[in-house]
Amino acid sequence: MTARPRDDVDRLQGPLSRAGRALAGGGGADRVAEALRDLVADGALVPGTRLPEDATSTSLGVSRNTLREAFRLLAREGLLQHELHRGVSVRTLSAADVADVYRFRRVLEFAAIDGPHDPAALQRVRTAVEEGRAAAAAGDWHGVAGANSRFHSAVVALAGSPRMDESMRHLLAELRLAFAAAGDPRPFHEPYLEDNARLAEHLEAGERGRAGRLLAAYLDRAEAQLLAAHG
Amino acid sequence: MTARPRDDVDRLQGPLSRAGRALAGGGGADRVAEALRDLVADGALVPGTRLPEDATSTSLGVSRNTLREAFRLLAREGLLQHELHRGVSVRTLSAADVADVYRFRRVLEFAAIDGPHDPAALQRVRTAVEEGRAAAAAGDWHGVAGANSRFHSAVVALAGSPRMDESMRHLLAELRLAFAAAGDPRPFHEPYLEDNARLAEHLEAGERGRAGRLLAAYLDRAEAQLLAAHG
DNA sequence: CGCTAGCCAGTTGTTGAACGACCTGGCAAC
DNA sequence: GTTGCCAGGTCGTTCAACAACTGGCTAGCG
Repeated sequence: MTARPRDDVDRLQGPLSRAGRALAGGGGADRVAEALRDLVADGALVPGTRLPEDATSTSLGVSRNTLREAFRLLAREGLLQHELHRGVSVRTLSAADVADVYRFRRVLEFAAIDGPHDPAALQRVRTAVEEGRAAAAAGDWHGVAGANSRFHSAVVALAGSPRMDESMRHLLAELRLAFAAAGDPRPFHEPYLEDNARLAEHLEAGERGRAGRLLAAYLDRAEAQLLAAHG
Repeated sequence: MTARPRDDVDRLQGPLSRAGRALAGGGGADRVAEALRDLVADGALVPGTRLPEDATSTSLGVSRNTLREAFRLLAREGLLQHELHRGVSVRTLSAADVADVYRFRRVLEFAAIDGPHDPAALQRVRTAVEEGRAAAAAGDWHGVAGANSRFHSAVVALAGSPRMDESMRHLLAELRLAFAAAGDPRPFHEPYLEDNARLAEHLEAGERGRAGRLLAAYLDRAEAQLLAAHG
């Protein structure tokens, strides 16, 4: 099932020390957390990977204490799993987790669509659509995934609630975990490029009914697709 | 406006070292966080109070590193404010923060009422009503506040979503901050004891329309009351 | 042969001290 | 009155060390 600990450490040495070089001397707990977040999003850290404090801290070029602070942050976000006296490992999402994330997404996104719309957020919705199209044209499916993430983030931002934005950020971070586990990002994002575009148009036109139906259909399909990959 | 730093430290010495004695030797970052959470909820730590790492760690009887881990957790929860190179202080909620908390509460609680109901959560709704009445009968208004908090926590739990529960926990923690700033908890919780009871009845009877209207009225009034205390 | 108890290596949790970086307030010079 | 500088205090990070805990291995027992 999972590789032996030693193998984990060996396999990690590469991406981690590469990220460590990017951190360039001065540590910074938040920057360490950011680096780990990116590694998870890029799929360099597969769910289930254990991250021994000693090996990880030296690879990243920061002190163990600083790394621990970063671990706490990421554990709070749900990206890492922290077991007492057993260390941290990259979280593995269960099917129930995926379902819960989508349940919450529905609540947040529908609420954002129903309420008054923040114009600035509407602009970012449009921008995300364009970025997604550009990334797709360049064959950058990882970029498409990022644009899709920003798209739905912007949809929630329509509500103008910093706290809802923060929750959505967490949900999307967990989803990146699920996508990383599922492998190739293309089938999970390409089909929805034009759906996003139409959804943006409906939002701009103020046609909330159409927007809602389109969003519901998207969420249902995406969830089913992800759940299938987790079975 | 705020007292001079030295005064803060002196005033803190009491509650903090008392809490430190309760921590009893073995530190534990999570337990430290829990202790600080309680101090904030009890109003022992007024919003705006600064918490110097050195003085606080010695008062609590834990190392500075351990305290810093606890600080990170609480800052994430919004209870403490962390400014770079300026240390942490107990967060002060602005009127906009209070409004945002209630905006999010509406989203979560209405969503929980509308969806399918988890029977176990319904039971906890009932329990919270009883606990609130018992606390009121005993004149324990702080206890009433806690019961009210558990009541609305249970309402959200109807949705059966761990992530929504977690978000609600954060919102309620922030609200405790606002209540602590407002002073006497009685006028903020007593009027709603019977409202909660009726809301519970409506939920049990499956009368979602009535439950929704009652909840909306409650949230509007409570928010206005809290905003008035913050002006 | 199977099983339990206990030991052992490895890892985490916590501590304490140390040093550089940074903010703040006050003083002096212009 | 403003600007610039300086010193005191606090934070951010690192390092080394030890206690506490975990999981697996071994030896002894039935």
